[in-house]
Amino acid sequence: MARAATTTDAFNAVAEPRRRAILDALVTGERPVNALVGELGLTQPQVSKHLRVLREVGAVEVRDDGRRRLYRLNGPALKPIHDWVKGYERTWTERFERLDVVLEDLKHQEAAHAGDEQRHGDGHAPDG
Amino acid sequence: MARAATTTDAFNAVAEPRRRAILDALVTGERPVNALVGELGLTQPQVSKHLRVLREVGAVEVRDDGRRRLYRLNGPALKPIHDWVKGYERTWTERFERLDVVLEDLKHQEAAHAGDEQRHGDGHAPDG
DNA sequence: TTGACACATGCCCATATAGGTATGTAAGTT
DNA sequence: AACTTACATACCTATATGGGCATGTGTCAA
Repeated sequence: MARAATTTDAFNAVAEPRRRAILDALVTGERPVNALVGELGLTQPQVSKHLRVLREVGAVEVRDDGRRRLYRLNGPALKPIHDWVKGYERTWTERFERLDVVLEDLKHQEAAHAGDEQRHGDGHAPDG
Repeated sequence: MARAATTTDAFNAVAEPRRRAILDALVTGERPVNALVGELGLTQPQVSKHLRVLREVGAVEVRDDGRRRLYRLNGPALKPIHDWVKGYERTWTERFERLDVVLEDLKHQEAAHAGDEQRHGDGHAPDG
């Protein structure tokens, strides 16, 4: 089986750096394809294709304006991603960095002597 | 050109639902491969392969324990994703839902009558 | 040593990709 | 109508994927 289609969901859609760049560019406001082509230094077909993917997952919406097509961001489509990663936020903001290790430690300490937490310095990675 | 490798970065790695499921399972604590196999209902090779990808992007770390290999979560690897989507958070939490439209409106209002900012609760589109 | 157990990999393959290039379509201009 | 501008698509291709299945490697048990 091949990888899931990029249009499967927002996760797959934004896995592409250029697609994220396009969304980032649209944060400022709606824009015609040509503007994105210039700003991102991509070819027109490239931008159109990426926009199509983003459109299929609902990350952007279009609006016709003469012979131009104004694309605008539709943030809510990215909420699932935010909701998911949010669950891992504390992993780097709090001292939860070694949650499992800490839990293991607690278990051992509890079993050994319930009241002496002097040993910690296990080889922990030097920053991430 | 094909799609970027799944091991390119966290974005590509977590585009796979099963990979996210694995990470979610590891939030509780480190676990041997077999446990994940049972919890997620996947085959052993599947889990091993997914874990490899997650390992290559730093989302998980391994620890040998006899003939088992205990995998544990390494949240910080997901920070880039969080940092990125965070920029879109207001898109659905605030009344920014129609940012561009609002901006357009403001421009028109500014042109019409410049001086009346009493009404805020602009009707959020009842669309879907 | 032999065997069971826990994982990691190798191999095969159908599938979807992303880029390049060319072309199709619609709208504005002269 | 002819031409240009602004996009969208079609077609082609190398590449990486993820699943199934078999097998290799290292560890504990008998």
